[in-house]
Formats: sequence, C-alpha cells, structure tokens
Amino acid sequence: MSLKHAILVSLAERPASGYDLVSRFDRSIGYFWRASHQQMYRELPKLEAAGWVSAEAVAQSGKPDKRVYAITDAGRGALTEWLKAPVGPEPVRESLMVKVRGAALLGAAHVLPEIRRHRQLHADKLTLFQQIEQGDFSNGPGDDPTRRCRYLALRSGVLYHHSWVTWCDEALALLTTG
Amino acid sequence: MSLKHAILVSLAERPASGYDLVSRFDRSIGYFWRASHQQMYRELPKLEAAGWVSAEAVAQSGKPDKRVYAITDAGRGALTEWLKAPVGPEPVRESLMVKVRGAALLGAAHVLPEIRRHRQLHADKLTLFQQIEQGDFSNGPGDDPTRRCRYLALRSGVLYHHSWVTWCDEALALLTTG
DNA sequence: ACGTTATATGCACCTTGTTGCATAGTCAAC
DNA sequence: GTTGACTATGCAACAAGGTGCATATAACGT
Repeated sequence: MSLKHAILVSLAERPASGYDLVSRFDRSIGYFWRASHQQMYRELPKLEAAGWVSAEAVAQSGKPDKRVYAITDAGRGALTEWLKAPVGPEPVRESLMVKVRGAALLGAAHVLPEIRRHRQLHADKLTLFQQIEQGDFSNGPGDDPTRRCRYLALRSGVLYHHSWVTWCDEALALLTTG
Repeated sequence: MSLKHAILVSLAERPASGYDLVSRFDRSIGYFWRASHQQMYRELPKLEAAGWVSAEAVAQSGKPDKRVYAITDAGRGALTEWLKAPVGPEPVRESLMVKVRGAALLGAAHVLPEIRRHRQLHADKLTLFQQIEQGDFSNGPGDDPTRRCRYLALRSGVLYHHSWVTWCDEALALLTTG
C-alpha cells in the first residue's frame, strides 16, 4: 500500500542507496513503517520504472559499488498527491486480543505469560521514546515545522506504548485476582 | 499469520458457516482482526484439510444450503498451543505518521485535513466502545472469567482510540499555531 | 415483471510481506 | 590465513491480503 510512499518520504529528505534506506527503516522511519532489505530492493526498481526516483551508480573505494536513488519532480508530485489523499486508519490486527478472547474459553492462565512479555516489550519502547523526548525536546518542540513534526511522531510512539502498558497492567490485575 | 487462529477462536465459541463467521468478523472479533469473505472461504478448506475443523452440509428451507464448521479436538489442541506460544507485537505500520514526516518537507497544511479525518474516525469508535462499557459493564467486569476477557478486549479498544484522539488534538494544536 | 436485500459460496489475479538462500568486496582481529 | 563484521545487492518460493467478478435461492416491495 504505502511502502512506496514511505520510501519517497525518506528519499525526499536526502538521496540514498538501498542499503542506506534499510538502515533508516531500522531506525527513525522504522518506528512507523517496517521493511526488510528484500522488500526494499524489490520496490526500488518499480519506483524507478514509474519515474518517481532516479538512480545513479556510484563507485566507492574500500566498499562495493552502490546505486544511489534520488526523488524526481514526478515523485515529489506523487508524494504530495498521496499526502492529501484520504487513507483509512490501518486495519486493526491484534493477535494478543485474539488470544485474550481464546483465553476466555481455554483458561486465562495460558495467556498470562504472553501479556507479561508484551508489557515488557512495550515498556522498553516507551522508556526509549521518553528518553529521546527528554533529551531532544526538554523545552518543548519549539517553532521549527520540521522539528514539530519529529516531535509529533515521537509523541505518537509515547502515547501508543503507554496505552499498551496501561492495558497490560489492567489485564494482569484482573486475571490474577479471584 | 493468525487468521487461522482467529477463526478457531470464533468456532470454539460455537459452530458456524463461512457466512456466519464473516458476520462475526464484522462485529465482535472484527475489532481485533479483519477478514473479508474471500479470505474466509479460502481459509476454511485449509483448516479442514489440517483436521482442525470438521464440516457438515446443512440443507435449509427458504435459504441456500450451507456448510457448518465446528472445531475438532485437534483444532482445540492447536489453539491452546498457539495461545501459549510467544508472538511479537504486530509490526507498526502507520501511514498517518509517514504522512506527518512527509509534511515536514512539503508543508504541514497538506496533512491537516487527514489528521482531522482520523480524529473523527477514532472519536466515533471511542464513543461506541465507551457506550458499550457503560451499558454492559457499569458495575465493573465482575467475577466471571469470560466476562472479564470481554471487558479487557473492550478496554483495549477504549485505550487505543483514546490515545489516538489525544495525539490528533496535540498535532492539530501544534500545527495550527504560529 | 423487476429490482433490492439477505443468505450463501466461491475463483482469478495481483500486491505485499516473509523466509531462506546466494554473492562479493573490505577491514580488523585473532 | 581464517574468521567474523560491515557494506552492498539481489533471487526464488511461499504466505497473506486485497480487488474484482461470478453464481444461486428466496423473500419483499413496487
């Protein structure tokens, strides 16, 4: 659906090779959209064929050659179109909730370890995001639009994982009392 | 990944035809896992081949015949296995956040309508869930394990959509002030 | 007669995502 | 000199999901 657009956003920030993009998707952008290197290398030629990005072979000393991609004007146009187009919220798919529903039939004890695991995972992410927030934005987001957008993205991560931790605590409290 | 298990959970509650399952996935279970009827009818024969469900043709008067599926002991075993198996949190894929990141480059104005739309959609869902909560659980979840699990599922919906509404409000406030 | 809605089931094609495998150069450590 | 880590790119097969199309019965209204 929108891996293409996620790549365009990343390339709009600055040109990159497939390898660079994978690194970015493991960090910043990856908090909102995941992609493996196999997906990336499959998608880039398609974007090139569509005329949304241009590619240039770059020889490197000490490292293998690479292909550096840059967004084109057509790509920037397509990206703006997409930004304005209505996109529904991502369809919900929560296997943990399916498990909770199953636990109603087969016994809550089966899913308690899973809930504890998920609490841990979300709590770790929450701590990470809160540290970034306190480190980079201790005086608020400021006036710069780009910085404000970065701040908002971070806030969504904080709110998301916080609500999960809250839910896990409620669930553990309710499922471990008589 | 786990549409199979979502179907098993639903069939463990009670037997159903493909058509019944689609209806359930449009309501209760569908709050956590979406599936179209095409997916359903493709998946059911696989579950039957795996021996996890059994099928029985049922003739009806006034309606077309149907095939009613029921979970088998093997299916119940597989379901219990899955309940206990660790499953990572669903990978995050938020196109709205990709848009926000794009907005940093192409202008925040482009995504404001999208954020308003999303706020509306999440607020509607939130209201729905809160009404169910106040209607069915005004005195809390009580002691029944099944009821407690239903309550927890509902709570996750409330927390999820609430955190989204909160984020949209923060975003609109930050992106519409000088 | 004719269209609509509800019940009921499916195929074909295409896109997206995952898993496993494969290759190849450079550099530092052991 | 071999092993491992990092850079860099890909293919093949499969699983999962989405879109569009197709079919059939029966009730109900107009």
